[in-house]
Amino acid sequence: MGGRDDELRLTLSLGLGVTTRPSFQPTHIHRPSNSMHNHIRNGSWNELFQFSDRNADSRSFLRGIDVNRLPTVVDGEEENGVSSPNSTVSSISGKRSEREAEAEAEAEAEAEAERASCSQGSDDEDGGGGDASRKKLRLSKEQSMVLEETFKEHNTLNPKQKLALAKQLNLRPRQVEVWFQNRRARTKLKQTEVDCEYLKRCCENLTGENRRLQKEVQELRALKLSPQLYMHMNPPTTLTMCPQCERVAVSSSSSTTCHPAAAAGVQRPSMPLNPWAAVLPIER
DNA sequence: GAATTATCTTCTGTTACTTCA
DNA sequence: CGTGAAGTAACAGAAGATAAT
Repeated sequence: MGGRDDELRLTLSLGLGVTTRPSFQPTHIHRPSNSMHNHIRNGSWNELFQFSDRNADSRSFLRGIDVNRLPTVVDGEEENGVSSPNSTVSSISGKRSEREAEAEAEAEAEAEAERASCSQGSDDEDGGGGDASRKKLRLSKEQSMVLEETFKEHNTLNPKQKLALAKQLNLRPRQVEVWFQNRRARTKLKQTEVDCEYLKRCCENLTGENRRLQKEVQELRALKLSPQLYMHMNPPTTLTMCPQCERVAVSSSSSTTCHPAAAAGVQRPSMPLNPWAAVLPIER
């Protein structure tokens, strides 16, 4: 694709607790580079990612949670500890032992999630017989809630976080991974919609401004064409911009600023006005 | 040090399933 | 009850980053 880094960044909150950006700038998806990711994996996030009391609370209601797992359907790629293209099994490429350890941990998590589902007597057996096609199962409200909370804290997970979360929710790590993928996609989509709306409004403002200016030009031309009027006119009115507050003011000659102290300053051309400034800030 | 390869992670688009009006 | 729309879990493939060779 090439221009992936040019994609709009989803930095706005959308009620997700993500940072907001004050004014419109086509920003970029912040995709942590692998180095950063590795850095995070190697410490900071792991230290940060300790389930808080809030999560501990949520853990309590997770008892007896709907596991949403087909006991008989074997997820070949991860059950075997073999990494899928999407798998986040390993932590640092090349560190074999560490990777294997994590793969084992993940396989264990898989097995555990599966065992849990079996013990709870999943009633989703229908279609489980031999149908290798995916069986989509809804996550419970509680599971979604915890995932959502975690996503608010950080929208990507390192393998350890993923494992911990999967274990906490009795889900397969792959499910957690997929949930985060989809969640990021949804966030991005929402952001794109917001940005789109914003651009639309900018466009409308520009169109309006353009119309107004055209009209003004016409009026001025008309004035110029009627010499009598032209001769008896006051000195041409000029638009000036106060260098201090950047407000446009109509003046005849003397005062160019709303702030007399700044009158000695440079007189900036009044045009063009910043069309973006006219657009109301969008709540994000 | 540059080139190549392997591995990992994320994004994107799509499909399949669930829920609801 | 059947149906279509919307939401979303799950998947596949492409691309970028990085470490190892």
